Amino acid sequence: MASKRLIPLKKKRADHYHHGDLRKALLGAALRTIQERGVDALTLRAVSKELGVSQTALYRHFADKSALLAAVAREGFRMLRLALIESWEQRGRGLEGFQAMGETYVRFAVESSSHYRVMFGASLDETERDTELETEGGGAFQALVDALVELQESELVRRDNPQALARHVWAIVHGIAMLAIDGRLKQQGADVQEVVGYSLERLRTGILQTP
Amino acid sequence: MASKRLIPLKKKRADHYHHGDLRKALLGAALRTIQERGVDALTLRAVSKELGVSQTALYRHFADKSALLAAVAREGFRMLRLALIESWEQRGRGLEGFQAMGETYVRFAVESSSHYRVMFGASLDETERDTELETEGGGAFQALVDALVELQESELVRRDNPQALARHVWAIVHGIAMLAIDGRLKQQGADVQEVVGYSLERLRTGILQTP
DNA sequence: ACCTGAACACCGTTCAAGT
DNA sequence: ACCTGAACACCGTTCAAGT
Repeated sequence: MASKRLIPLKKKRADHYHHGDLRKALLGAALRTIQERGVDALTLRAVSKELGVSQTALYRHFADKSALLAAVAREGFRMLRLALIESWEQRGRGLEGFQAMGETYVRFAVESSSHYRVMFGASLDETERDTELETEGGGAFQALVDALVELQESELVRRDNPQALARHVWAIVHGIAMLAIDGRLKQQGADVQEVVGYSLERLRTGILQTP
Repeated sequence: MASKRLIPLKKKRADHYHHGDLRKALLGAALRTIQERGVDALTLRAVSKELGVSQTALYRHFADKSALLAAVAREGFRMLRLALIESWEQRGRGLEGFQAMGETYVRFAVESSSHYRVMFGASLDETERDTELETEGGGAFQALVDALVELQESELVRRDNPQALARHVWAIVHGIAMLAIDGRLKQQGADVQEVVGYSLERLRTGILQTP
């Protein structure tokens, strides 16, 4: 994961007490805890202790716990967006690339279920959801819109409002992801990727009886 | 607003100390708190105080906070199921009744967003989700399956596995509900019920370009 | 500017004890 | 059987103080 600082520092002064980038370390530790033990297991005290820093050092970089969670969610949307775009391009775009995006979306949600839950959880402030998340969340959504526009140009998909189409598609993959995470698919003895396959087929041709 | 402190000491029967049905009262108070101020505002201490009962009385009726939340979620699925069935029957079944179910589903989620979040949240134990919720959650799902089977018998919907069809439909309405609750529809200037209308149309006929 | 230690105002939960 | 009071082991957050 190549990551560069937004603002180039003048120098790499050793004026940080313990960390070159405590913010990033906090984010990483929070993400790992959530992944491994769930959101409820995330306490600021534990994260701080893990990094060998006092409980209150965190407040230099995040307004509060909710802000840390918002950053975690934001990072999740970034990862999701990148994964979606990669699938789309790697599987040669078109309807097949589109299918791959759907599979990737659900796989991401299932493999990072706790993280995914934070991305859509209630843990975030109203304002945070409107500002921080709008950008990254909107980015992942835009990947879908872009793909759909391309499919429309290839005359593969009906020329409805791309945003409306994207909402429809997003709803399907998100819904399947939630069913899978909640364990309802396993409970019904259904395989996740088979469910994705079926739903994407119905997405294409609808559910009405064809005479 | 609750400024009455002490409850008149002895009155009523010696049957129950304070409540005819403390369990029900706890559930109701929890539900109301969640609706009005969100899940995070729900504390066992506040609920107990509101009912004029000690903090620990609750443990006679629920194993822990998570069990209380599971009961709240369960109640939510019950309400949802009843609302869905009512819409279906009141709008004369068929494709129109089906449309009404979709609208009702999303309306329920939007109007009871905090409650809805609990129903799909991570706050619940694995075991609780498998047992308590399987019944009621499965019931709401079954309402969808039943409607689809009827539509199949009327030769309106293709004769695929009804469970698979129901998962597909459920995914769509749930996805729209989440988008709406997260404020992403408003952010895009979209009206919720219009989005539902469009998605149900696409659900019927698919998204492929028809030549 | 960045971090700490101690303190505050909460939590959920346990448990011996009361009726 | 049902409920209480006190206590325990935690939380997130604030703030004066240190470097």
